[in-house]
Amino acid sequence: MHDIRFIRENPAAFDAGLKKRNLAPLSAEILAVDTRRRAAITESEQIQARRKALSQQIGMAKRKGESADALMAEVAALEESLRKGEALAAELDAELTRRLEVLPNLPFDDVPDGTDETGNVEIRRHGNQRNFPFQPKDHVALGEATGEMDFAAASKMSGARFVVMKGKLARLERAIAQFMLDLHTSEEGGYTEVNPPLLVRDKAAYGVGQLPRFAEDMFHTDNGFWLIPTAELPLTNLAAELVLDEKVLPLRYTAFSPCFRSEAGAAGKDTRGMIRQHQFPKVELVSIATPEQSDEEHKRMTGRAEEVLRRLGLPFRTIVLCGGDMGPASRKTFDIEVWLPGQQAYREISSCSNCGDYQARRMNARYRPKEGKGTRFVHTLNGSGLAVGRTLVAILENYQNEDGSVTVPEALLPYMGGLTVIPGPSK
RNA sequence: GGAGAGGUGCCAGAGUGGUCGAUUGGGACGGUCUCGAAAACCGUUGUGCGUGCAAGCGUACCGUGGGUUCGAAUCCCACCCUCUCCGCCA
Repeated sequence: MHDIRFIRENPAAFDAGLKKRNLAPLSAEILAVDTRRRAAITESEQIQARRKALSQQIGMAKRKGESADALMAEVAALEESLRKGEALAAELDAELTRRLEVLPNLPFDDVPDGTDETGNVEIRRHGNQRNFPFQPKDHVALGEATGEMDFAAASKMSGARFVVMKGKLARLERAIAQFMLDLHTSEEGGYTEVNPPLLVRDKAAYGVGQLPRFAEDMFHTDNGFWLIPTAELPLTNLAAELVLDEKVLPLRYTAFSPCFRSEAGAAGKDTRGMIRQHQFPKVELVSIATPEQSDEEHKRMTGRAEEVLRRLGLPFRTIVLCGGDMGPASRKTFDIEVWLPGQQAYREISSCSNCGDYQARRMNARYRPKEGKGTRFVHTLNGSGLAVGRTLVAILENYQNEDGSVTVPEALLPYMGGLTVIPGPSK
């Protein structure tokens, strides 16, 4: 949600931000609605003030036992214009909200221009791509050969885009999640672990900007719940409708949760294997920060997500998304892409966004500054830390051996109960 | 799932139709007093929107949304949430 006062005072900057999103300028028509809205509010409130004064006089007259008929007639005469005025003000206010709530956030000035992923800019790389003395397989070939990654079994009960994980692979997935949580909740990580609800109401989904625009991307239950598409949704909503003390900021939350996405419109995209599923596990990072903290916090969060990959010894690169490729709520997004030898490509494994006050306005999440009066909206940030399923894929592909076995990365050994190698297919 | 109670300001807690944005107490903040502190006393202590250079003024907000009324925190309806008891259950 945008601040109408910002648009009023900086229409050119607003339109420039939309341009980065490859949208046409809208400030003129939005401000036209705003002008009419404010006029309607002023007029309506003037009539209300009149009614209030008259009603008080009626009260006083009646207490004294005097006739109030003349005053009551005067109020009755206001009735029509009062009703109309209030309705007009409410309607114009609703229209302004309708226009603003569907608009994406304004990218920061340093976000690169571009219309799609080709406009993204790589900012750093870490780790060397392993030089395989054999032809590396992809995770599907590796996983299915062990019999512990079963797409057929999943499709029998749930259809496409699901997987059943068993045995040592199931354990590996659990180990990955545990390792990530331990890292993030360590003193160095600084995040508080949270077990949030996985089913949420409309209001919570609206708060992060998932509704009204992306209803078709989520699963919905018969009795009105949404299955969370990411733990960002419940974690960010922890700040909803609060006025926080500045001294508690930044708040840092992490959660391991399954994520549910209908992937409507993604037919044919990345269909092979575990890359794009209706249900996938993810460790999420969320920060609630002051506007002054948010940029630094954004870098820190991205660094903490990268730290997971560094410790797992997985090669990755970090890119900054261009205006045309960013999610709507974000002002700036870093994607971390892990190297997948089976695909000979870097694939997204984390996305870290600074949402500014966009979500905070929608969910009314504020803080009280140490200095000065009143309240300000917090800034919200979210990032994957990391996608657990894709991390499993990356480990299988990067740590595979010629016989189809997979060496367990050192960082995960404490979580594997003595297992050092996921055995390949038995002959 | 069944029965009941209740949702008021930072907290506790009054208020059941008329200057109520809201009594009072606590807390917090500022001040007086004190060498300092405590105590005591005095004062301040909401948010949104509109308007104004500003001080201010106007308006709305007592869980949410409707309704009744000249006038609603107070009456009516629906919904949400919390608590207690019963049932069921990981």
